[in-house]
Amino acid sequence: MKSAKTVFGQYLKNRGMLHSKQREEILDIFLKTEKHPTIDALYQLIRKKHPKIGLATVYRSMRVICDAGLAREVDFGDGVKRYEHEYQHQHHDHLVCLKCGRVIEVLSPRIEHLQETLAKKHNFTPIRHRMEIFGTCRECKRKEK
Amino acid sequence: MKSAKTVFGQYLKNRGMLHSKQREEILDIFLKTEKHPTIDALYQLIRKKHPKIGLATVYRSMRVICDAGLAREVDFGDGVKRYEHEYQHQHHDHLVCLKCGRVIEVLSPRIEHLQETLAKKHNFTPIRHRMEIFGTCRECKRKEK
DNA sequence: AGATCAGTTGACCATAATTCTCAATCTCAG
DNA sequence: CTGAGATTGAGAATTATGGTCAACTGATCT
Repeated sequence: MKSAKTVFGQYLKNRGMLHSKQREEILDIFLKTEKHPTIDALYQLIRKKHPKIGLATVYRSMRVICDAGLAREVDFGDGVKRYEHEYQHQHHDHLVCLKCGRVIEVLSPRIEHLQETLAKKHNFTPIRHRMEIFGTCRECKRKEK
Repeated sequence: MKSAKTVFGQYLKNRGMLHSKQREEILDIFLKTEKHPTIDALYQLIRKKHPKIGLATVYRSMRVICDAGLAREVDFGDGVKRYEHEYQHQHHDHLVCLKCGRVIEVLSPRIEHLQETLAKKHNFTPIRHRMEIFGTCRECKRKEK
């Protein structure tokens, strides 16, 4: 199985794009994250090591990283783009806590299958999909009492 | 069954809010729409009849209309808020065509039920949820060939 | 009906996320 | 090593949305 970095390198080469230090570094930082960082969160992390890298470059690089199939944009309804790992990660859905912002990733093969069926019924060719449940997580519910 | 306007009137009264002409007119225009208008689309419609009504009022009124349970915010991933009818409309999901922008509303009680189960399994209290499948609709697929 | 007062509006400004511009810089094939 | 072409950094531009505040309006009371 090829590493994420190898995939990225090949993607760039195939497209005649350059393998810049910035892209390499931004990919590195992103791969080390485990949650759903925003552009700004990534930018802050990157700044510590490479204060010269600009915000616009982070935006541009994350787009390339998404196009290469290594990241996926997600949106939890708060008006900010977030990113999560896409390479070697199964598709999953999210339970988003409206109190604390915690995000629980959940797998549901049965829902996935029903979605396929639903699309087929309407002659619709699915490319990607998303499902989020917004509510209150266990911890926040306990605190309320 | 109470009409949407009646519900709105009662909501305003219960909260000590005023029943202004602007709110009435914006609700009227919204109720006549059938798709998923953006704020700007609604503003353009409203302007024709009431050129005095400002954009900020449309934003503010749509929030009130949502709070009153008559509309719901939706997001199709293009960075703009849209609104759809909520009163006397079942919850449904969306098939969003990435080529032509068409949105097909679909019902799936089985998916709804699995979502409930999923939330319960994680001790998560659901408040609302959304599911969108992005892809190519029948018409756009036909054109491709 | 007229006075009153809190809620609302319109016009404009503020903000935040994201993208664009462009001169300077870097990457890489030859 | 060099040149052509891609990329970057800095800051301006854009877009959607929300905030401010003086002027205005709707509902209530008399």
